[in-house]
Amino acid sequence: MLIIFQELTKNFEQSLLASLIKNDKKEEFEDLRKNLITQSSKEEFGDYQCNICLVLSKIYKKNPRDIASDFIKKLNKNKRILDLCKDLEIAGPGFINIKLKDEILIKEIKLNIKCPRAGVPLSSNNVKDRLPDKVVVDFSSPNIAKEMHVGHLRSTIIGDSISRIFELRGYQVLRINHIGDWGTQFGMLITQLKDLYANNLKEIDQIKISDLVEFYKSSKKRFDNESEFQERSREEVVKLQSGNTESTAAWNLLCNQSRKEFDEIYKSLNIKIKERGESFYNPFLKSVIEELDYKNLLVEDQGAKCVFLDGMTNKEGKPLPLIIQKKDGGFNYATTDLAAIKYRFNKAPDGDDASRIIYVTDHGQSNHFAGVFQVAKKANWIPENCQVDHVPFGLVQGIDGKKLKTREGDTIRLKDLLFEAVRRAKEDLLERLKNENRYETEKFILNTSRVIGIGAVKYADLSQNRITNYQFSFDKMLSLNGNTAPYLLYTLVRISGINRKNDLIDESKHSISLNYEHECEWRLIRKLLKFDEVIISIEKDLMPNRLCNYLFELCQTYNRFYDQVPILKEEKYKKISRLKLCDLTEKTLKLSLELLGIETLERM
RNA sequence: GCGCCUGUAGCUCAGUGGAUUAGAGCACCUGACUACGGAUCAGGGUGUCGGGAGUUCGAAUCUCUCCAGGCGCGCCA
Repeated sequence: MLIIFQELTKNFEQSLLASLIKNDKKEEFEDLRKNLITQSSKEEFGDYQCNICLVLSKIYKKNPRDIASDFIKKLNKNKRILDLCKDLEIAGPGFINIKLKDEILIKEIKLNIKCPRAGVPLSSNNVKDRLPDKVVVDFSSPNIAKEMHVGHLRSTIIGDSISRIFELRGYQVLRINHIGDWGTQFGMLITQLKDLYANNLKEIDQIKISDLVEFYKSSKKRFDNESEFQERSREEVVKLQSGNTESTAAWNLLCNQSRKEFDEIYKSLNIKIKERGESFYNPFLKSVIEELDYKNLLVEDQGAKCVFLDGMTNKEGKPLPLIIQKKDGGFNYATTDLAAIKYRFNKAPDGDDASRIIYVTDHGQSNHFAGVFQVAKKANWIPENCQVDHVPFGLVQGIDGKKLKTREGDTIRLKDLLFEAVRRAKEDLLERLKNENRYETEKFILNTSRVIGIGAVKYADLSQNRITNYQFSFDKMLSLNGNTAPYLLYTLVRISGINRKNDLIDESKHSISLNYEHECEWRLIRKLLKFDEVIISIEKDLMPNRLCNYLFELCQTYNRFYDQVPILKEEKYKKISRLKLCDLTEKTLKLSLELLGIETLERM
């Protein structure tokens, strides 16, 4: 309904401008046109509302209801408004309620039935003869030689969903896995590797990732306790950075081992992402320093090269530096992140030519990104009309409200967590089959529990406002009622059930007239037509939980419709009208779940 | 100490400056199956929106301040 909303806004703006000119207040227009029309705060008020008359009453020093009445008179002379609106009504102190005509809503429904994106428009930059804008989404980002844990789960799921939403809108999306494949920790890892495998680098092909995690711990322990080991580790970093063949081979082995494990997780989560780790930016680090120095932003402090940040202080109240080059000459993550910003905004072939970069990391890195973005702005590395966003998210907590850990106090491995979700989903399913005396094949059982288990984990995470900490509970996410993945999936199963039993031949090719009278039908129609506005709001604010809220409301609205309105038993034309609503609900649901990265089922 | 974030019903949370009544879900109680999958639907009631002040015609929402909690704070990422 976005197009109608825009058209209404345009026509209201014309009337507003005319009114302002008449009252000699034209200069207020730019301010007042913002949010001129909004969605109704409550369903019973209509489709949209306009609150401008209360603001005008202060400017004109007149009664707001009188202003509203004049405003409506003017609008009623506008042919387009008359075409779209059933009536314009003054309410309360001077609000204008806008109710759209039934035939306009039906027309929109018909358009959405035909539209593969269920009414979501392509972004305005999507024009012929030009590539659409490119958005870089930087998410997931596990570290080499460490196993993925729940912390990576949120980044991965949220980043994937944001990527899918931009893809639907027609942007070019570059999903980047900025994995931790470089840095000082490799000194100790490679040194340990060499100690244990006595320079025979071929043997370590046999190492499995769980060994590698132990291996990380043991080398960290040695690094912390043995000064001789520490010294050799530092030398190893230098060797690696200078491209020593043996060190590079060891590094590659470590990376490949980890990569296998990551890919397994991404496969089970159905995540597509391009690996481009920190090491990718190594050739560009030097020029970051040089350019900052050239622009007089670089300050040497205690041997390190820094840029001091505005508005941020350290424990002593002194300005906080962003360290770009350590006193030993090494680079750190700020350097890499700056090089990455430069590269991503640069034109091809030496860059990605992005127009927006989105970072999905935990909230703990907010300060870091604020610093990096500030320096990038100072250095003029963020081009005009381009945008960087940090999308922070809170901790994953256990049911006790503390950071999620195993009973032994260890970090929970993502692999184990996903396995457990699927295992519980299967247990529930088997129990249900038994109670209902149903028989299903092993293949059905495996697939259904996989879709429900993984879907539940994803949905539980995405349906929360990402800013707040999130309480992880298998029982809640797998619950069959409430705002959960199983409830949504069940709604789809009900629609599939109708389609299976429907013996009416599809006559959609003929132009049929749709007719609605029941309150539940109109509620469903209005809910279906809000889909595009939800997607647009997520594109702006990067809050996938709004899609989940919408989906849950859509399912509730559909289930009421399903409960109170017979479909298959009706006479032909009513039946067709109602089946069309089922079709569009199904399409919107499937598309939305796809945007959340959740698979769907016909039966469950 | 400083910075960022959070504080809304018993619990978990939505809430995009606007309408006498601030919304969901869970949990609890009562109804509705000769049905298109009842994994559903209908009804039932809770709130000093952490406290205080300010801006405004109007504040859960914006500003300030205080309180509580989380995270971060110089060469790890």
